[in-house]
Formats: sequence, structure tokens, C-alpha cells
Amino acid sequence: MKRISGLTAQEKKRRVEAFRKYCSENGIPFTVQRRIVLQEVLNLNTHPTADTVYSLPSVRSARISRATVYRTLENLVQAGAITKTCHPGGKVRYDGRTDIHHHLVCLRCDSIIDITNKALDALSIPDTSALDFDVKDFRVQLRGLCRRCRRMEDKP
Amino acid sequence: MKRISGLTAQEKKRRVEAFRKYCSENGIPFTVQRRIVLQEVLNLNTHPTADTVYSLPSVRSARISRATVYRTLENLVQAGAITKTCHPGGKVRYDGRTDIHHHLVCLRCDSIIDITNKALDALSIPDTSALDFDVKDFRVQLRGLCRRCRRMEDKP
DNA sequence: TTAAGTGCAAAAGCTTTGCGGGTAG
DNA sequence: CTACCCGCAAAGCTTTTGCACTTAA
Repeated sequence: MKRISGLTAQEKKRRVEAFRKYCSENGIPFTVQRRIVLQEVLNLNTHPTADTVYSLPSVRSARISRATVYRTLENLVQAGAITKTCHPGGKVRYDGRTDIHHHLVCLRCDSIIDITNKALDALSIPDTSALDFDVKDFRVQLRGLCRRCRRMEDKP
Repeated sequence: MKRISGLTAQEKKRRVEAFRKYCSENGIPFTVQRRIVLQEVLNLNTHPTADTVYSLPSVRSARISRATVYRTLENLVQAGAITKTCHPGGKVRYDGRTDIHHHLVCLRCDSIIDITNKALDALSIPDTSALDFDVKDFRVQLRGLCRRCRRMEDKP
């Protein structure tokens, strides 16, 4: 079990380049706003909500509106540049990682911690053809209590 | 790969009884509203939002308020009578099943389909002690496109 | 040039909260 | 009885939308 740390500068650059290429190939304008929002999601190792992204200093100082942040995050998901993360809370959360990895999900505070584990990655995906479901990827969620919440349970 | 169908009447009855017992042991009033909301979540094989539960005929005819539905669902989760389901959308969704099972998650329409699969159940949970994370259970999410959305992709 | 994107502000949708009356134990 | 719960209505968040202006290609 290893906790995942952030992307390298090189990887981030490659991801932004890939999105730029996607845009030009699909006739989608590669705007300043899209570049900044993508870069910021890649910078975060957390799993931010739209509003968290909106509040980031670089997003604020570029005067990007809240509506654009919401729209852009969805565009980035459609383009495959970022993903949406599954979680038990009531807000949409995004993830700069698009590769297979897994999550520790705290059932008390909704925090999400990325983990990587070869045994989990090697999971063989069952055949879902009978249900006509087309599986693109998978995630394993280990659900429980994070360090902070465990301590609060001990001394409530 | 088998799709899970609903709980039997017997199982539902047992689950309601277990909650009644939990209430009496913990000095929590077992109100009509709590019983009805629990029964209705157990009846559904879907993964309803609070508002979906609120809209059910039996909930409406019992004149249970929206606020009570929201509060009650959270109470039931705290009591371990139901669970919250992880998903990529922007609403909290609940699940009448508390046992280990897995989900097909549609990335386009956010629908969730329960599945059961022995290979997935047998997944060995990695050691998370180094992160001080206390794993209670796990879920495997197979992410992709459901039947309906696949068809819409073909003919957009 | 021009189709698409953006900012703004308002609307819409989801969830929580305060409070007076009601109810389970 | 009495603490806790419920319904109501209002407030507080989160997200989407319509429209006039701006911009990438």
C-alpha cells in the first residue's frame, strides 16, 4: 500500500499538451481559462469541488468566473483530460488523475486519499456483456475512518 | 457477474426489527417517520436521493416533511441501518444494502447498478495501518456506459 | 470573420437550520 | 413528564442558464 504523491512537472506539462492537441483536433478553442483550470486541477493532489477550484489564487487572479469554472471542469471531463471522482458526499468532485488508482474514503468527513496497490490494479474485471454495460475502467474504494476522524471517535 | 435483485420480505422485516432494537438500546425514539423511510429505502433496489425518497407515495401520504426525510436518512446511516453510496454525481445517494457488494456506475447518466461477483468479494484488502486509516469495508466500482447510454452514443 | 466561450447576474436545485408544537418512552 | 423529534418556512449552499460581449482559430 503506497500513498500516491502528485504528478511531476513533466507529467503535468505533457497532460496540458495532450489537451491542447485534443482541442485543435476537435475544433475546440484552447482558451486561457481552460488551460489554467486544467493546470490547477493537475497541481492539486486532492479531489477538489468546483468551488474549491474557483477559490484558488491563480484562478481568482485571472478573473475566471464561477460559471466558467463549472463549465470548464465538465468540458475537461468530456475531453478525458480529468475525471470525476466517486464519493459519498453531495458535491461533484474532480480528479487530475486519469489512470487506474484507488481511494481511501472517509465515511465521516468525506476526505479521499489516493492509493496505489498492485494487487488492486490487477483485479480482473468481470464480464458485464450480459447487462450490456461497457466497462471503461474501475476503482476500488476502501471505506472507513481517516486518521483525524479516528482520533475524534476516541475523544468525542 | 450477476445482477442483484431486491431484498426478500423476510430480510426487510429483519432489518427493520434490527433498527428498532438499535433504537431501544440507544435511547433513540423509533418513530413512524423513521420506520417508513427505512422501509422505503429497503424496498427500492435503486440508489435514491433524499428527494426521491421524499417523493414516494407512501412517504407523501404519511405527510412526512422533506426536512424529516433528509434528517432521517442521515440518522439511519449513523445507525448503520442503510449506507451512503459513492458515485460521481452531485447529490447524496443512499443504499438499502449494508453488505459488501459492487456497482456498475454509468459515467454519462450517473445510474448505479448493483452487482455481485465472488472474485470481487474475495479481494484482499491491503494493509493501511501505515496511513492510520481504519478500513471498514470496500466497494468496487466498474465505471463505463450503461445500455441506454451506449445506444445514445451510437445514434446521437 | 465567426462559431464558440466567457462574465455577469439571476434562477434553479439540493440541503440544512431555527423554532414552536407534538410524541415516544 | 420530558427529552427528543417533527413540520414548516426560511436560509444557505451548489450548480445551471440566458444573454450580451469577447476571443481563438
